[in-house]
Amino acid sequence: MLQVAFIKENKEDVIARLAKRNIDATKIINDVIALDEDRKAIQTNLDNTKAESNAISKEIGNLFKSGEAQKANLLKEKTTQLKEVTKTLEQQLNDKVDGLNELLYRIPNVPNPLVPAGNTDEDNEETFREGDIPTLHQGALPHWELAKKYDIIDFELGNKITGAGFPVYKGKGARLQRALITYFLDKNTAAGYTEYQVPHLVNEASGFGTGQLPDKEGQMYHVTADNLYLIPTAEVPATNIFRDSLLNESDLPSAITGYTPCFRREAGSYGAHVRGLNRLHQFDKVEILRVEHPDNSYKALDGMVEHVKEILKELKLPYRILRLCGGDLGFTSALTYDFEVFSTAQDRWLEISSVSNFETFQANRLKLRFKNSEGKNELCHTLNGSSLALPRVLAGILENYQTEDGIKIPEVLVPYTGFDIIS
RNA sequence: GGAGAAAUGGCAGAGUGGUCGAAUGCGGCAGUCUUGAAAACUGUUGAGGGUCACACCUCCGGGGGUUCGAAUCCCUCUUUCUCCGCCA
Repeated sequence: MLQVAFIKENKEDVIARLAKRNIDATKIINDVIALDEDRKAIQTNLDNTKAESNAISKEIGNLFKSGEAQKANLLKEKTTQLKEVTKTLEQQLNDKVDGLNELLYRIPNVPNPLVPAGNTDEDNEETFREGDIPTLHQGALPHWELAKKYDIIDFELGNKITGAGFPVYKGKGARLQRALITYFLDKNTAAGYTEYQVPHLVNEASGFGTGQLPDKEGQMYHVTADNLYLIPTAEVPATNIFRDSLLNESDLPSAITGYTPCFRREAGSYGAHVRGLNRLHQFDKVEILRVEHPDNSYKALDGMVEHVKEILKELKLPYRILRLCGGDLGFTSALTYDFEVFSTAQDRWLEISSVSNFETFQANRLKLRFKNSEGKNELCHTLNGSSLALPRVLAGILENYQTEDGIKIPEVLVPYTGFDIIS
């Protein structure tokens, strides 16, 4: 969430930049500022009342000590009154703070100036494209047909065991998936990311820290018996590693990577676009995450983009990079680049990575700060991205690498798979 | 799951009703000394709100209560440790 001080200091700019998300934030911003003024007035009033009763309490203590009990008892009456006042003011203060937070939770992050205006994914700006789209042989198939033909992914079996959106990977399909995970992790650790294995269930505080709660709980599976949530992305546990921390400037940047399964309810999704591996309830993903000094975060974002590019280049998959427009930008992000791989047999682009700078938006909620060179505590910037989301990469490989003889394995993966063709 | 113990500043660890935002040690920072470093010595060193700056308010795991006054007493939740049970 945004900081009130920041909103106050940059009011017009905040409203102007939020307009890129096609929202008129004028009212809510004004309400925030007004509520904060109220809050401050009540706070001051409360502080003064408390100061008065603290002083009297001290006096009472002294009077008892010097044996003037009668005087002390007289003063007690006064503090009883003050206590009533304190109680009322505290209630008022809580109401204001709750009201203020309620508003703040609803304000999305302020887009970076680079974010193009626009409403839908049609307005996203393509910034880069690489890799040749292969010309497929006669009778080329979409990946779900290939999966069946070579018996490497069984969607029906998943239906039986769990339900739609929980595929079962078999034989070389399973091995290819594992190869990809290991390959991605190797690439990430080679680039300086430290590998972590994090929990796949998180508590409420963690869901809140990264912004899934309180609003977007519908996207997560909730284990009610223990009040835990299955993670929709490794971002949640990995970012919460840093919740409530005060780092030294020398600890920055901190870069971590991790593989986890991801669970998403995807309520309301249906149709051809969710066929096969396109959209699942459970999928695997390797995530990269950075905690950066504010001065360095955009450089770091570019670095992450370059890193993901390198992986796709090595895999020799046709892909493009989009700079998300205001209307498509995630709630918590200031600037996001989406990577899409071309699914040749489906003739459409599939999102396989999303790399974002959240600036201080998450750090504010997480209370993730560092001690700067002046000795002051300052919020860190957080960034994360996928490197990469497995199923759609797999779909891309299956479709783009299919030949009449079978599915070739990208060269860089052969050491990991131990075979070079699925036939 | 059962029984018991505990939770204090970056860390370790005192503190059982008022003078405690909290002794002491370590660590950090600054200085003295030194060609430089180490050692030694001296000083300094939590967070949030508030203020031009002070003042002032809040925070001793979370929440609630008793009291004029709570780190300290009571209730409750969470977590950790020890023992027992179960177990990959």
